[in-house]
Amino acid sequence: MHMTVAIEKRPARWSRRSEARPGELVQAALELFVERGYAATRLEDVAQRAGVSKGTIYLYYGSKEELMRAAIRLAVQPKLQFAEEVMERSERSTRDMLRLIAANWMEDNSRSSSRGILKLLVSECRNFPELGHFYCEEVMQRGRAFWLRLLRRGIERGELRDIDPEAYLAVVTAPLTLLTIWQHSLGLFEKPSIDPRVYLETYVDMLFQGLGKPA
Amino acid sequence: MHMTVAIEKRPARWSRRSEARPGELVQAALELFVERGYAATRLEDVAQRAGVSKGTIYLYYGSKEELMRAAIRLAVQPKLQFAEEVMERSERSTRDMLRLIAANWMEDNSRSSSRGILKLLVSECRNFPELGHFYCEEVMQRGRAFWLRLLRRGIERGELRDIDPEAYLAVVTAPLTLLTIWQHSLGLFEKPSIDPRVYLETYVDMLFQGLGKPA
Amino acid sequence: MHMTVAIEKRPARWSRRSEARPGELVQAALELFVERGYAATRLEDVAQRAGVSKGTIYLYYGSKEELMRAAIRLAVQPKLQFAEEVMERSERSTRDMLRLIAANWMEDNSRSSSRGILKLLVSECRNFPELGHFYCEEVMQRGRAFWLRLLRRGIERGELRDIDPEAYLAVVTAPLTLLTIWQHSLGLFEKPSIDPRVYLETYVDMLFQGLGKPA
Amino acid sequence: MHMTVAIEKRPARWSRRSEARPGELVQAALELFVERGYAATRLEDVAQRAGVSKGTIYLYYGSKEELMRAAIRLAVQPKLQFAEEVMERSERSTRDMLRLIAANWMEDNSRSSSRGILKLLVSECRNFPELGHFYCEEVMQRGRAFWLRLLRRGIERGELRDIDPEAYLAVVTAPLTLLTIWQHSLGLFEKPSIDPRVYLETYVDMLFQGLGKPA
DNA sequence: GATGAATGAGTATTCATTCAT
DNA sequence: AATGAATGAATACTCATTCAT
Repeated sequence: MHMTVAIEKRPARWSRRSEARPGELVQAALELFVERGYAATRLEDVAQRAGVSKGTIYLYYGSKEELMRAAIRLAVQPKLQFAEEVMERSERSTRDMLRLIAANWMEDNSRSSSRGILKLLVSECRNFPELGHFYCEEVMQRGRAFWLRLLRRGIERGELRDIDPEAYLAVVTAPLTLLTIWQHSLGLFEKPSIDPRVYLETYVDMLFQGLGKPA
Repeated sequence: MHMTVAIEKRPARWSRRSEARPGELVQAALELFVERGYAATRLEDVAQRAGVSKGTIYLYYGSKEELMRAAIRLAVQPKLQFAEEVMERSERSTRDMLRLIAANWMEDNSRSSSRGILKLLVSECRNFPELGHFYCEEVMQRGRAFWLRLLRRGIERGELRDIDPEAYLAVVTAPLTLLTIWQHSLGLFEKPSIDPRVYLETYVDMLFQGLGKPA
Repeated sequence: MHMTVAIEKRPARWSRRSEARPGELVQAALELFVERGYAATRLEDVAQRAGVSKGTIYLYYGSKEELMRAAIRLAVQPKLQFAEEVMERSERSTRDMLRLIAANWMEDNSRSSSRGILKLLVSECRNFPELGHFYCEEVMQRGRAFWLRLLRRGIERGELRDIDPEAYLAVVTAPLTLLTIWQHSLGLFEKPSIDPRVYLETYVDMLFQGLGKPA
Repeated sequence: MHMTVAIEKRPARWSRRSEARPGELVQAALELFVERGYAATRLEDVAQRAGVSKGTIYLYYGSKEELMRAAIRLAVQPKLQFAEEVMERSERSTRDMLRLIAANWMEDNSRSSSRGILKLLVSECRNFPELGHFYCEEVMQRGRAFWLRLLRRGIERGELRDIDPEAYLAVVTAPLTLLTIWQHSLGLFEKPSIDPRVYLETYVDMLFQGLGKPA
């Protein structure tokens, strides 16, 4: 009951005033928040990068905090959509679907819109606990659901071992999650920088075959 | 009359303990920097948590930045030591060594000394590039060397498949790395919070056997 | 009801007058720097005297130091102009020209623009050596040139003894220089305070006739 | 009546606690106050130059301000003594006495004890008005008395023109006063720096003969 | 007496926010 | 709507002063 309603329209809590217009503002804000963190980002720099004046920000967002929330909301949305699409192509093998996910992950991560929200959330969630809750409940929950379905389906189809999907979930997704964070932080300083293509191939490979020599 | 009272006990505004101070300061600083990030941490709070006054910080560290550097250097040291110790017990199987590492990882991550430096570095490395370089070159390099030896040894001993250690390195270590970051950030908001014990067991398991059903 | 009242007149916390600001700021700064010295002058007081808030200063000057430099540069300019003008009226006798200079000196010294820079420079030149060099090279050099011309011209015209102009320069100008400094410092405490008019007349008189009884 | 008493013992107002002992402290303080001014001088630097610790200063002086007062008092004393001595040798010509004074002035000015008090007073008198009053009333008054006697004596002896001593006083002494200030301030930056020997000879010369050509 | 670690009030500077234009 | 000058609360840092040793 509630769920149906909830999906139809969720208005409050993340107020939706002027969602679409200042896309450039939100975009600029996201980039800078990801790069520097919330406190170290000056609204003046956001304004400059968006090509407007400082005051203009306040025509659309009531405060710096609200701007960050809007930026995060915007960046999070694409992530919420891909999973379902993949699931439709259910005729594919689990391994192929994993490859698909990995490829999308990579592409998505380098697309500007969602660049580094995860790094931002990691950095700021303790200063803005509602953001932490929002992300865990709204975004990760859906991710969890998707991955659980994927794992269960793989087991059912006899493509995966008979593992406990709940327990494996976190470990299985960890390399993808870390890559997302890493590419916007320490990954920028690694000398032989990680090649995401190789990383993701290796990931799928390892996931399926493990490291152990089959007895 | 008044005098007598006044003389009896004054609460001793401070005491002299020059040797212990730097450690306490750095400890308090590390905790707050990890929790709030560099910019959002006020030196006054650091001082308060360390039980001293604002000015005292400057007796030991020239600036907020220097304090953070010191905190990071200090927190990083223990990390640099464990790996070698494990390597000594070379009679063990690769799987046992992995378990050992995982167990230590967990313990170490909750020990105060190194709490969340990695989260801190992820958050701040773009604002303090030299910290990024420092960590990648000093700390991660050693970690890489250790893991490469471990993988190669496993292959030589016939315990691991004939994989490319260089390529697998990042993926293999990713779940451990992520856990470290996660426990100090979004992990605090996950509703069924991750049980590190289960996580690490699953990790070792997955690493060795993979998910795929052996043909 | 309340609203009506509220709308009627709000005292307009500030108004926009970007062109006038720097001048007012520099003026206020100069007055206070001369009065109290650089270190003892609080920017808040400067702001208050200029009728703006603390932050406004930083819209025009990057730092307290830069503000002082600007103040000094501004105050120094008028000084650099008068000398040449006097020199034009070259038909006058040396004694008349001296009177003219003395009169201008007095007037100039009480005009707001140049109030007490010399006292400020005396006080601060050792803390800001470049200011010392700047003043000696830019301002005093021109002053020297002017006085040398004046003395040489006087000798040529047979109005002055055959003195060594280079040697006399410093001594001849000393009473004027001192007066400038004095009026902004100890002169304020002298009980029978110096009457600049009398002082300058006496100066010209002494300069020409000396104290000695002509043999 | 009052005067007699006043000369015998003047105890309060310039408290005399521990006048003699920490001569090095006062000496160091004087040097630094003259060089940097009151506000810009850190007690730590004073302590260091005197070879003691910061806390030691407070064993002898209750505050930074009191230290400066003590330093000024100390530096002023020698000045108060010379004049009378000169006056004793009353058989000399006015010109010779002037030369004596000038020579002493120069020497005194480079002696450490009195180095630059005048510059210090010029710089700080408006922040410490009692210092301004003290100097004007105690020190300058005596100086004035001495110079007045000298001028009157010269006139009486027929060595000087029949000038108004009161009016000439300030102008006559100005070059000496300025030299004292100058040598501790802008004089340090003048490119062909003033040679005090030449300056003082020229001074005496100018004083007696003036610049004007005798008709 | 002497020390220097510790204190905390004070100040320069930054930056989110407001508002006259 | 948009601007950017102006504001002032917030914070890093300094330094006179205190006091346990």
